[in-house]
Amino acid sequence: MARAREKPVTARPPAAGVTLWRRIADDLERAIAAGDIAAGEKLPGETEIAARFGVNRHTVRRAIAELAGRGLVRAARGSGTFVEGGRLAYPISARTRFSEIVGTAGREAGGRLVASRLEPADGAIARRLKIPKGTPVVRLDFVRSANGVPLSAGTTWLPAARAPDAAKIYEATGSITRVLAAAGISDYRRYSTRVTAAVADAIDAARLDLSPGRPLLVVESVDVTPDGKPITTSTGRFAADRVELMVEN
Amino acid sequence: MARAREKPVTARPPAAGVTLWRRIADDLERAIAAGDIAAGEKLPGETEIAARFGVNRHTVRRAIAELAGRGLVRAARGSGTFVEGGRLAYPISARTRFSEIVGTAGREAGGRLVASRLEPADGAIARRLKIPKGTPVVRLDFVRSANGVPLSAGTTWLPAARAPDAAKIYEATGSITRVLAAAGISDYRRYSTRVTAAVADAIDAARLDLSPGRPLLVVESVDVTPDGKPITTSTGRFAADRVELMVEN
DNA sequence: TCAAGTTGTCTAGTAGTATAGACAACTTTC
DNA sequence: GAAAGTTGTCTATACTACTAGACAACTTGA
Repeated sequence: MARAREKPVTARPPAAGVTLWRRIADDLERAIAAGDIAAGEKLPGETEIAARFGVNRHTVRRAIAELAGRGLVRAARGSGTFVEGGRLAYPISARTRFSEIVGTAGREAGGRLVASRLEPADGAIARRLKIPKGTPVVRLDFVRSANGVPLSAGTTWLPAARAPDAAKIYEATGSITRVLAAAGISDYRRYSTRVTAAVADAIDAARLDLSPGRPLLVVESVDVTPDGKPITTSTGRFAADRVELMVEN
Repeated sequence: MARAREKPVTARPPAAGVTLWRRIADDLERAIAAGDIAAGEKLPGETEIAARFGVNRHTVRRAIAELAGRGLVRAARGSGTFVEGGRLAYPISARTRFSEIVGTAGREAGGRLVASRLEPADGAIARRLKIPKGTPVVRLDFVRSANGVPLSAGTTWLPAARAPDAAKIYEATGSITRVLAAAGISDYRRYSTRVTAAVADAIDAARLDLSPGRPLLVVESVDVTPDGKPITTSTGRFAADRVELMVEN
């Protein structure tokens, strides 16, 4: 909405396969994520939003229904539509542990293993882990959440030879640190982090309980043991509406 | 495509305001951005893609037309559809200079000042620069490009008292380093960087020559002088299709 | 208590999306 | 050179999105 104030988003460019209601829902969600409308505050009325976007009120209703369906807002007949529940600040440092970050923010860390398998490392994973292409790696696909709200969907690969029981341990504990400890690796640190952004496709949308097309932070990282040898590489896809990355120099 | 292989994206969840063709276009773009299909390589044929997604070939054609319209692919009748172009690796370190990064990648750095003005620092900017709210700051809105392709649209704020001629010098040189040198500040470094993601709205789409809805990396940063005092703060919006951020620990 | 404002529901018509089939124009392979 | 494969174009139909209008049910403020 802050941007809408400086230039009306009603100046709609040609449709790019995204319905009007979806665009309005995204804009409202964006305003909420930006803190323009805080939790507990009321959205403008349907007729006002319709006027701002230059669309029919029904279209706005469709957008709000979407947000309500996602638990971002709650509509009350006669009163208005109210915003429910902020972004977690996620520091990227040499020693970043999900459960610590979430715990520090006063939320309860959770997650689940979606899938796991032993597979040969393809070119990209092999390069990241500095192993020959085709080397067996354990692949863990998981979703991480805070207070039950999914924050990221990710995949971690680690050399099977170094952590053959990775999947079983991760399924039981949900912790890479535990997986590595069981493999005799008590210390590791972040070596590199590569950040890009994407929009959620159908799979991520389902895993992260997002609408397709919502922005994601895509974080590819490599962790090394004290001798500098890569021990894991991961790709995490964070819901940008729920998480922001912090880099401290 | 790698994802399509492991679980069919044809398992479509309920439509969430995003057309099929858009979803397919996004999936193809994602595969391209992930390097699954490198520049110069050929996409699978329309009939194959249609079979994979369980949609009509025309729907695939619509998706490919979208990607072609954005210059990501080029279709050749009889031959197939080919991938064009790469992302610039953009390191985030204490001493990051746009022109150096672009030059190192063998591209020619460019850019233009879109707007500039003297304004009172609002709450957020004041906090970032550790100055009283309302203190006059110079605001510079600019677009940066490599080889003429826009990479980021951004805004930099700096205390007017320290660099009163900032706008004039930036307009002439396109360099913050030059602006600060003229103000007698020969050394500064990155203090903090905060990364999130968004989708391009109409304004950024126009400035970055993107389709609205494309993913952006949003980078908020603060630079300090050797005495630790904030000297500039910036917000940059990078086209995620063209730039990836690198964090070295 | 009443008026104004707000969300909720119903009916109806038009434009865009998705599907389907067919054929044309071109490239690649044998 | 012929067959197979690939993109390009045309016509047609069914479904969804978007618009419009109207009224119901509820809340809020004077």
